[in-house]
Formats: sequence, structure tokens, C-alpha cells
Amino acid sequence: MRSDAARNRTKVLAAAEAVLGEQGLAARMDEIARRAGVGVGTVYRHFATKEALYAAIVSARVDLLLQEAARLRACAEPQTAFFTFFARIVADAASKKALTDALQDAGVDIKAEQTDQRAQMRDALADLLHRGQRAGAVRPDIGMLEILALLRGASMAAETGDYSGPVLDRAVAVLFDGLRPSVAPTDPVPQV
Amino acid sequence: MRSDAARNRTKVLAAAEAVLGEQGLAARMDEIARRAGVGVGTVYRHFATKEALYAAIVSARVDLLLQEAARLRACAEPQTAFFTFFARIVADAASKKALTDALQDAGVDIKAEQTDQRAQMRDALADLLHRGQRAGAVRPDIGMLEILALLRGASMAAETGDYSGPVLDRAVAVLFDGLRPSVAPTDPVPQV
DNA sequence: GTAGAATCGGAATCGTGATTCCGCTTGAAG
DNA sequence: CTTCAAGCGGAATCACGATTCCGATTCTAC
Repeated sequence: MRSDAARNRTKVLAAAEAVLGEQGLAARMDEIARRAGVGVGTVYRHFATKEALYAAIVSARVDLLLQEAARLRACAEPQTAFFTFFARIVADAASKKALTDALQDAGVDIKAEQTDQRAQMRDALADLLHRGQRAGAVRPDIGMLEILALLRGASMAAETGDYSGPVLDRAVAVLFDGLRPSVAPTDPVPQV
Repeated sequence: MRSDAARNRTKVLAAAEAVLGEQGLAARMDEIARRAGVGVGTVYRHFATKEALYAAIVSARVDLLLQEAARLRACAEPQTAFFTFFARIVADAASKKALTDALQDAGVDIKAEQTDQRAQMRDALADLLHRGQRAGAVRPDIGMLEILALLRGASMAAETGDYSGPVLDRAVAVLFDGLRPSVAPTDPVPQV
């Protein structure tokens, strides 16, 4: 690859990371090109479609989360590892838009890589959850489905950017309290 | 108003309720017109823009919720009223798309009516929350901001339609457990 | 029954933003 | 220092869906 091409690819990725992080999928290609100091044509030379570019960015972001998960699985205490990871994901969503979808959406054209990452993410989360449960830090009567729903909701709310950091922290703390084993038997839940 | 016009307006509203409930703002005007058995022009005769139509539908839906809130404020026990209302909103979001935004979004062109409804909703929720707290059913160390964030997240997750009813119910139950006063001293909450 | 205003239907228009195209530039091989 | 294929910029093209327009249809009043 020609050296200037490589340089441009890097610039495009950086700009896309920034713009997509701010605006999510709503970002425009022109804007990304402009911020990269490059023509739209160049963006398209490196990434066939907006979705492909988007996928590249999200994939990198998810990889970081997966590394974090691996670290936690390796060294952290099972009592806190699950909560730490959960909070990490929510914080990531708060700082950068458009991660949420990658977490679970049944996007139309899922690439093999994405499917794979999704599976890895799910595995890591399941493992951390089960360890936490075995360690007595997480209530035993819930499964991955509930966790995914809660994580999704928390990430989406965080992503809106309507709530300040402290408020989000307290909201997540409430969630975590609900996830701990109750000292007393759980109250019945009002049905709708 | 001419009788056929009134009839059409009704048909449009019904179709819009259905289509917007299924697809949210992504719904197309053609689709709404088609399902109403009417031309697009007719839809526009009754509602100036897609947003106006959308607003009319959401407004009606919110009104129902406000009535429910009034009922709860009037008769229900304060220990359960708050939770019942919270669950009711989430259930509504699960069955019909696009309510969430109306809950809090800072939409660009908010009509007076919507602002008013939003205020009413906020008041009702605040009242139910405070009653619950005074009755000792809701932990006292959280405020409306946290509740709104949690409600938003729950509604958004419910709206995706990715989770079955029972899973959602259990996830909401976890949330509710987190919102109850802890028997043991509360874990430290991340402060500002 | 008829006139005339109110409505209707849906093709044509517009706006927005992704994607393509192509003449011009530039890196690097010989 | 040439050569020329890879790469570039950004105007032109396309797609898609909201909104407008206007001739053709009803309703309703008389």
C-alpha cells in the first residue's frame, strides 16, 4: 500500500472514531471526511460503506472491552469483577455513542467478525456473572437474559447523554443493589 | 367538518396508532396512508407533518398514562403505587414503540401541549416517588433524576422488543429490589 | 337536482445524504 | 528523471421518503 494511502486510512479512522463517538450512526460521511482533512472519495476508497467504517470502529472498541474482560477474568476478585465490567460498559456507552447496537442488535448484515465478537462478549459476561454468583456477590435467581436486558437499558440511557455522570452512577448503583443477593426474602413484584 | 373528512381523520389516527406503535418514527407516511385506505394527501390534510401526527398519537397515549397516575395517586397504597406506575410505563413502551422519546427528549419543536404533558408526567412521578419514600417503600437516598434515568433505560430496553415479557419482568424486578430501602445499611453510593 | 366549496388521491417535486465517477496528483520503481 | 498505476478530491448522481400540488371527486346547502 502506498505510504500516503496508509496515512490517510489512519486519519480517516481517527476522524471516524471521533465523529461516530459523538453522533453515532447519524454522523455524515462528509463530516468524517472533512475532519480527516480528506475528500469523501478517499473515505470510500478505504471503507466500502458507512456501515463498514462504523463496523471497524465499533469492532475496535469492543475489542478493548473484551481485553478488559479477559483481564478481569484473570486477576480480579469474583465479588467485584462482574460489577466492574458492567460499569465499564455503561461508562463506555456514555462517552461514545453507538456502541449499544453492537451489543445485541440483530443488524441486517452482520459480518462474521461481529457475530464472533458478540459471542465472545456474551461468554465473558456470562463467565463473570457466574463467578460473581458462585462467590455470593450476585443473586443466583437471574440469568444472562436479564443481565443483557439491564445492560442494554443502562447503556442506552447512558448513551442519550441526558444524564450527568453522578446521576448515572447513582442509577447504576441502584441497579447493582438490586443485583446483590437480598438479605431478606425478596418482595413480590407488582404485576401490571 | 364534512362527514367524510371526520371519518377519514379517524381512520388515519387508527392507522397511525397501529403503524407508529409497530415501527416508531421510522414508519413511512405512505404506509400509514395505505393502511388507512386513504391517499397521502389526505393524511396531510389532517396533520401538517409527520411529527404532528406522531405528536397526536403520543399525546393520547401519555394522557392514558396520566389518568392512570391520577388514579394511583387517588386510591392506591403509597407502598405500591410508585412501582405499579413505573411498571405500567415500561409495559406501555414494550407494547408500543416511540413512547420513550416523549418521556424526556428535548425534541426540537416541542409544542406547548407536549411540554405541559411532560411536566404533568414528571409531577405525577415525583409525587408517587415521594409518597413511596415517605411510606418507607422506596429508598430515600435517590431523587427524580435517578428515577428518570432508570425509567428511560427500562423503557428503551423494553422498546427494542428483543426481550420476552418474563425476562423484562424479572429485569424490572431487579430494578425494584434496588429501589427498596435495604434492610442492612445501604452500600455506599458513589457520590458526586 | 345542482352549484360550489371542501376533500380526495397520488403523481410530481424537494431535500438530504450516501455513493459513484473521473480528470488530476503523487509516490515509487526502474 | 520519467512513467504510470495507485490514490485523491469533490462535483455529479442516486435513492428514498417527506411534502406539495392540482385536477377529479364527493358532500351539503339550497
